[in-house]
Amino acid sequence: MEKSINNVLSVNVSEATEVYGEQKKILVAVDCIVFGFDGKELKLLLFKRKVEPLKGAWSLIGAFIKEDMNLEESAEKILFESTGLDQVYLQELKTFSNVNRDSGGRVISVAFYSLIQLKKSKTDKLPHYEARWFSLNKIPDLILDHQQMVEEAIKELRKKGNQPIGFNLLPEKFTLPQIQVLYESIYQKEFDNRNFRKKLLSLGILIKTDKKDKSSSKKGAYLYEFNKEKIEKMAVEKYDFGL
Amino acid sequence: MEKSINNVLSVNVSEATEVYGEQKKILVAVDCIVFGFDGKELKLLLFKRKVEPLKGAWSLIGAFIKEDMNLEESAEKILFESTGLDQVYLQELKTFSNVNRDSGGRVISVAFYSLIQLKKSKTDKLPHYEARWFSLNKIPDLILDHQQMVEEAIKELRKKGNQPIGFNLLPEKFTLPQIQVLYESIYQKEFDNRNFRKKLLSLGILIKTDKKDKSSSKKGAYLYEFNKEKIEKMAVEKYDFGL
DNA sequence: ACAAAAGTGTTTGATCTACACCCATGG
DNA sequence: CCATGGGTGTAGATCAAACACTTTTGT
Repeated sequence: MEKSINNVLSVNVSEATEVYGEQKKILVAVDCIVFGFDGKELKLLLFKRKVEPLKGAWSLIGAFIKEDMNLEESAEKILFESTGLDQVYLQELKTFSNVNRDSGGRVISVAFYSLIQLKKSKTDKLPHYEARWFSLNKIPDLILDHQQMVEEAIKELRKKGNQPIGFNLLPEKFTLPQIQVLYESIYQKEFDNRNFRKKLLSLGILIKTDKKDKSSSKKGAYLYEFNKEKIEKMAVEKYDFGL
Repeated sequence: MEKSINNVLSVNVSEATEVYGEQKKILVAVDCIVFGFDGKELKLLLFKRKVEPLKGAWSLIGAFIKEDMNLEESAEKILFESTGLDQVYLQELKTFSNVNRDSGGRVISVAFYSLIQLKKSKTDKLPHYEARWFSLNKIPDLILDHQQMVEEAIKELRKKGNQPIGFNLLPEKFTLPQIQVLYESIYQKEFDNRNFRKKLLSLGILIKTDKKDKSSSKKGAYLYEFNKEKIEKMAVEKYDFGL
């Protein structure tokens, strides 16, 4: 191995176009793990493959990246094209690069996860493309390493508890019971409602409105909004929201 | 944009080789942010470019990935070849993909960071390759987006405080003052030594030996080891080490 | 009037922070 | 014997967890 040191260094260190020319290029894709919350449950958006091989199998949505776009732009584009949504929250998860991960050839895929509000989304288009929302505990078998991508995304989502995720998964106005259900859905466990409210309100990022949502109880629950300015400011000051 | 939906879906959904064939391939590289701890300070390993363009500028070590290796393997290889080290801790950071990030052509780079013990490393080789260790607050200008990679790596390192990082940066046996200096070096602030020790010891992952290290005081400080089995077990059980 | 969901406080233990002195040793 | 770095404990504040009843209102 010793002998290859110079070899590697010359490759690394020189960036003249002719040197790059000697290198092997590779297909690069993005795959999107799209989570949606419908007010009751966290769901995952999957698409049915329409072509061989693996036709009919469930899969994440993805695409190869083009020469004139970076990864984030590519992910935004494909999300927009597949769901009609733009301005969605998108985060890089990790890169999947095993040599034989894709039976169709050598493809490196960068996984992104995304959080959207299920109601707000005009997801009318979706059925047309054989897409469906799945409960997290009823995810079907997925192609390639997509299962692993989903698992890692869920793990990441749970780790991110200390950021106001709800922001992306909830509508403008929402009730405290709703946000609690969301967190219970993410962590797959129940929280004590008194402690949950106390902690949430103590963060000082919620604004109580005087309206009530009576869609799920006779008494009705107060609607809250996120205090966006405050969240921005806290993010800049590197606050940790411990939820 | 509406019109391209079918286009994208067909690209995504079909993975037959002939379809992949239509896609543009791209150069993919790995760049390694190598941190080392010498017992006093956290340092960053940088390499001097030997060729044009940007000859003489400081840079992270990196290489294009080959067809027969995944990213992790590529990163391990280049680290081994440039530092002589194997079995080092390596973590994917994120992917840098801006279209014009590299003046030599379209290159997507996946950044990895790595933690090593500076003493243990036979870094004798390094000077030969015009490599140098830099204090974190004396990092020179770097090529391309390498500066940004380093910044993100440091941020990540700080976030990872809740994992026993020291494991990778410290020698087999180390003293409590040493590990405190390490953390102070990572977070660039001082900790109260009573509180620091209390917390560290309360994790139950350290084994006190009856030996002392007198290299930095007359009294000498007890040497400790990590309890590797316990750390393994805790990692499996998804423990959080809050440091 | 009752079922169903919303809302509310207190106590207990755990953890975090701030803080100052004695110890062991080599020179 | 003294300078240097290593080692130790406690009190007050803050935070997390456990726990049960009252309120509202549509039917």
